[in-house]
Amino acid sequence: MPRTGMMAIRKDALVNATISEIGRKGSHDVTVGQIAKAAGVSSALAHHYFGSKDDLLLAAMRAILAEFGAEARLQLAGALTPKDRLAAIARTSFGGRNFNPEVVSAWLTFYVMAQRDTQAARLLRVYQQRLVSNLTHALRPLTADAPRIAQTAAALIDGLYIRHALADAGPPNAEEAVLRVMDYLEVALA
Amino acid sequence: MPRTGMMAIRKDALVNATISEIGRKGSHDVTVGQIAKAAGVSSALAHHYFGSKDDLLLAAMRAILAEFGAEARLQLAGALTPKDRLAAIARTSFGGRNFNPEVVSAWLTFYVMAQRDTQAARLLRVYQQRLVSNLTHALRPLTADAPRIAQTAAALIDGLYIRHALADAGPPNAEEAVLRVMDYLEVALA
Amino acid sequence: MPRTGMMAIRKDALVNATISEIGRKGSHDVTVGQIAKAAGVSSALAHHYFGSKDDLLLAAMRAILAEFGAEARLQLAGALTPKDRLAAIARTSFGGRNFNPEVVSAWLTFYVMAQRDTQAARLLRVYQQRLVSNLTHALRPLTADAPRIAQTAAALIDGLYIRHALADAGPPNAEEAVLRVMDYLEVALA
Amino acid sequence: MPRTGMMAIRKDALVNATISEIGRKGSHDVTVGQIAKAAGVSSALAHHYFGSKDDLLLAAMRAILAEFGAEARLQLAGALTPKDRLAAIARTSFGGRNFNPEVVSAWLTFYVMAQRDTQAARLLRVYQQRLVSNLTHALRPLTADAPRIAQTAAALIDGLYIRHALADAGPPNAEEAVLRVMDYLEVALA
DNA sequence: AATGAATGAGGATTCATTCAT
DNA sequence: GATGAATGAATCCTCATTCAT
Repeated sequence: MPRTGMMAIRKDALVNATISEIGRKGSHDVTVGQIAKAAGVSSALAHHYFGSKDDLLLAAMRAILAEFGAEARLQLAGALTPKDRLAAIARTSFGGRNFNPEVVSAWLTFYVMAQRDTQAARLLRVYQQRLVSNLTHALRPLTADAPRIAQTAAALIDGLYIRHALADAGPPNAEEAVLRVMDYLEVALA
Repeated sequence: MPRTGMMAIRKDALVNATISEIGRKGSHDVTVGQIAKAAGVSSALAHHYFGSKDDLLLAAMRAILAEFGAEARLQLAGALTPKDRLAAIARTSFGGRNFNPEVVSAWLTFYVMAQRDTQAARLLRVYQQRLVSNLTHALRPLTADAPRIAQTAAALIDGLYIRHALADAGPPNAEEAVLRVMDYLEVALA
Repeated sequence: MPRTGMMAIRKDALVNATISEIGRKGSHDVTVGQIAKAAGVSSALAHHYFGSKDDLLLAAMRAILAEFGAEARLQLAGALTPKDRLAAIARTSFGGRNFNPEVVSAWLTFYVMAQRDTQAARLLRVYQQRLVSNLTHALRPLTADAPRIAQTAAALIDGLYIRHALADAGPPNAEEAVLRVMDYLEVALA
Repeated sequence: MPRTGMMAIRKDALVNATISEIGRKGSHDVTVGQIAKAAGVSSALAHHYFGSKDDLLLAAMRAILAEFGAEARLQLAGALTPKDRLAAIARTSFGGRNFNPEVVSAWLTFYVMAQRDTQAARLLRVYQQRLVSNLTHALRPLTADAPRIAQTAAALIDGLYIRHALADAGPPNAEEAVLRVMDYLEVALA
């Protein structure tokens, strides 16, 4: 057991525990203690590594955003035509871990957090802009109106995300969400 | 000062104070004490009238939803053509007190609350369905595809709501949001 | 409805409500509000009539003691022989409303109350002495050792009272308790 | 000062503080804060170790019962004849810390607690049965009527306990109480 | 690297009590 | 005679955070 490298392991464990605990409890009222226990460490260690609860929360947010970005790049890399690129973007939003109930919970929580925490707000805005920028980029070859359509599509994605997240029955339906987005793009490009 | 009938007055004051305090603090970590002070009463009275903090929060949510519903009815009443009706619906979402930063904060908070509170979830779903239903109704004379377009439009509205709420600079731009929705409906109906 | 005399009626209702609520909740943590509601009046009225919660509790204690004393006198009046008198005393302790679970609860509560409230302690001591005195009086014709036997019998009665009150199954068995006391007196007098 | 192992020390201190504070205040309305302060720790620590006030109270009860049981075993161990054994049992009830005013207060409090708390009731019943069982065992060699005499003696012990606890003047008189019990046993066995 | 120990600060909630009407 | 209105004070409990080891 190497003494070094524990930091990365622990930090990862804590960040993941944060996300899953927020998912489990469904909101902000997760305690550092719960997170630490879920990560198999003491709450003191969480502070040791992250400094404060808010920092831990922020780290979790960054992790989700990073994962989302990586997934986006991955999907985009395999897409050749503009339309494929658009589909790839839509699929990223509603696919992978990003559409898991626990991550959805985390997103909502972060939206609220952004109301009072500048860093959280900034992080969220980065995400929003990146989504728009990705869409604009993909739309450019297809229309002169790329920016506006991109913004609308981005809002549509966020709205579908929230709506599906709150649906009463069972897990959110990713395929349908993607379909809706593609439908919109189709008519917007017509 | 009538001896009796204070209840209604106090309840109203407390509900309003709840909304504005959530807006001020930007989230759920508002204390009953803060709310009570803002309403000019003791925190004991808040409990006397509402039983618990959660019930007070729920009451605030109901008040917002009721106000939103009333506004929708009002706007709809003055709309004659289908298109006017659609515009009325869009305007309601981004108009009146509903797009005030404090109410936006409250909305976000309620979304989070709905993750763990069944009643809050139910309330939110009622809102979602009503929006879709209003849109469907208005769309019916214009298209055979009313339900699907209505659902997409509803999601778009929610997404724009959140996006604008998070915009970094100044108060959210209601007119532009309405425009975006109408734009979508135009192309969808084309 | 006569306007006068309400005081007596309300006071009675409140005292009875106090006893039954203590019985229902099983202890001291009865609130004035609960008692008042059970009595069909406002808690403000309870204070109006009794001044404070402690005074109301004391009044309830006095009522129980008075009822107990009256019952004792009644039973004693019909007893002719010394032995009958002893049996009457025993029967009083475990009979009538005095052995009802709610009254038992009240007794225990009063014992605790007596630990800190001088008046309650005095009241309880009056009861204890009266019981001993009644027993002594009845025993005098039968033995030269009346005081000592009376004291032991009194303690035995109290002990049986508590033990039966805590018995796990069903309502306390009055007859058996009386039998035990009479058994003791028999052997003590032999 | 060992870093670890504080738990046992603190728990002990808190349990003892609970008993003595109940004794000092004479009843249940002891606050966790008072207890904690008496134990030299913060009230938060009390909750940390015991979870809730009720659990702390229960732990105190268990401690008293355990101490009582240990004392009984000790006394019994040195008693050779049946009569010695009976005397040992009586002495245990009124001896050691068990007859200290503070412990008496605690006992009374527990009786009240048992009215609403199942665990407390169970604990108290265990004590009652153990006392009867000890007495029965000691009486068996002396009489065919052991069970009944044991039950009466047990009730007598409880009654004397309460009566002496309430005596107005000074500390309870243990010797006299023991004498009374032995007197009863003598005549009952005659 | 990691944690048990400990707490200060704060929050929801309860309740006896007061008072104007 | 009676009560709705209102609150101050207290209590239990939670939690992020610190620190010695």
